Amino acid sequence: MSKVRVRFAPSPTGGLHLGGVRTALFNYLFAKKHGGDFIVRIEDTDQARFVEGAEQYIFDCLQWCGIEPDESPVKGGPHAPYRQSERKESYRKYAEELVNNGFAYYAFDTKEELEKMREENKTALNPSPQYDHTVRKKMKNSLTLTDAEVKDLLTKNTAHVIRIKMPENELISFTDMIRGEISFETSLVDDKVLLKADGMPTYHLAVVADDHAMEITHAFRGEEWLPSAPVHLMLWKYLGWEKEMPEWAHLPLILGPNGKLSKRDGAKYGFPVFAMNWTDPKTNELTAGFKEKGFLPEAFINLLAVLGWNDGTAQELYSMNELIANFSMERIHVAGAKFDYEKAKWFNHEWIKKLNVESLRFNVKALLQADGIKILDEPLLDNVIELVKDRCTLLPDFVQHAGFFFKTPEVLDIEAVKPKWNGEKVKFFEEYCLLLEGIGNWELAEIEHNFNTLVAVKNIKPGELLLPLRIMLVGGKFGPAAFQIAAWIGMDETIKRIKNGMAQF
RNA sequence: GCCGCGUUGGUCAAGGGGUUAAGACGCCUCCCUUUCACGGAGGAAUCACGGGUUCGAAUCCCGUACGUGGUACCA
Repeated sequence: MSKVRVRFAPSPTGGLHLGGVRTALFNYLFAKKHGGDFIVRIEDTDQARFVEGAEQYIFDCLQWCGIEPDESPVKGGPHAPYRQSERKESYRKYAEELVNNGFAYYAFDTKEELEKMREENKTALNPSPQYDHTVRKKMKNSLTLTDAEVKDLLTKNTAHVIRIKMPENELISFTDMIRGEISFETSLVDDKVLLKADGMPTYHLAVVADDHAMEITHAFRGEEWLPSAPVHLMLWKYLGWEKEMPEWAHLPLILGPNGKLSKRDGAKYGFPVFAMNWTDPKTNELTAGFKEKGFLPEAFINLLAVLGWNDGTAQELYSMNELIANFSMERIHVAGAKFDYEKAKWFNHEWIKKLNVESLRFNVKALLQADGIKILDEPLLDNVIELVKDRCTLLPDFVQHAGFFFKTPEVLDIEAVKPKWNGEKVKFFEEYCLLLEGIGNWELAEIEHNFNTLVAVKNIKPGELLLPLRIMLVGGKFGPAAFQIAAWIGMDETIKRIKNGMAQF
């Protein structure tokens, strides 16, 4: 087998949803597993839907995920250019070659004529008639027109497309790496447009031409492409490249809570659907991304990888390298998988627990600073991260669980204390403050010891006092051991927070 | 409508003729923890339906239902 070369071919129409990233990931994993190349090329032939900025966004997302292309429009490579719009000329050549060999034809039908055809052939049983072998004999194309007429129309630059001429009665089949043998009746497939009136290719011509030009050995894409596979198969054959045709695999769909996952599901159900935030420049509509929501890229690719794939063991947590080592196309599921945000969060939680302080520090610090917290004591930050990471599911959770180590809580959960607050407790804390001030060596054991001694003297249940102390120190009913917090924030700050709390209760 | 692809707990899933039908998320109970988590122990919950084939079917075959994708000069 020649060197493995796979490609991810997104179209820059805005946003990179879960399915898109997973397709890129699976392509990447397969390439790396086999020591091959991962190529990213841009399908930007649909000018009507092209969205400014989307291409850069795609690269940003891939980079965040750690999916680095070996060849791309940005990086270049031996098969440049990697933008379809820059390869325009070659497509026309192939399309005309197909016409000359009788595998395709010029079609001059106007939009109105096509609509008319569809309208006339439309029945209750067949709501969307195709431009296929049953109607092509009645349309305005190089099959029905004389050579002279065709030549005349062409020289006058009459708007036209080139359509593939699907065989009338053939059974065409191929082996999908995931699904096994799949076959289609060619008579049921329509004469797809290959070259549009603006000279740009459709996806059908472009994938085949580009996969061939870029020497792609394995073509993996979403399941939504399965129905057009026969067109691509015929093209490989008609262009005389049958022997070089890549192996195919059609990846299962990722579904939302109700049917296929749409970007609106995010807003509707409260979870991100894109890798990174995407603001549509046309509508200004923002679709939330996993990155901004506080997901780690490690967790994101992990959860995506096991959505529709597993290695047959009970393992669920994989690093990128482990994924590469264990990945296999054959173990991808055939059925679509419903995306479960709860499980997605679990993956992130696991990865936060798994990652060391060095890997977390940058993100946590940025989050705290964004919240107006100044980090003056870096070693303390590291200790705090280690101490609280078990209770953080999403990165922003660190603001709640680490913030109070650096900043006096602004709002206290007064209601949790007030009902049982009394003079006895006030007295206790006043005396406790005095004791704290006398501690020469400010450390956990001393702080706790003084507390326990005083509690015993006053004959109050420790729990009655521990909760108020906690609220004073952190603001709410959460966080690590209260005395640990006191030890780290220092004597002055501890006493300050106790007094501040007493004033509010 | 037609064509393609699917269907194991609520979700992700292992298993592919004989299993008490793994495991994970979520949910519930308990333990640990003078908070919240982490951790630990347990629990409820599944082979879409109907026919075959077979001594035996979640597993193989055929139907049906349901889901999903396609049916564009979008990808």
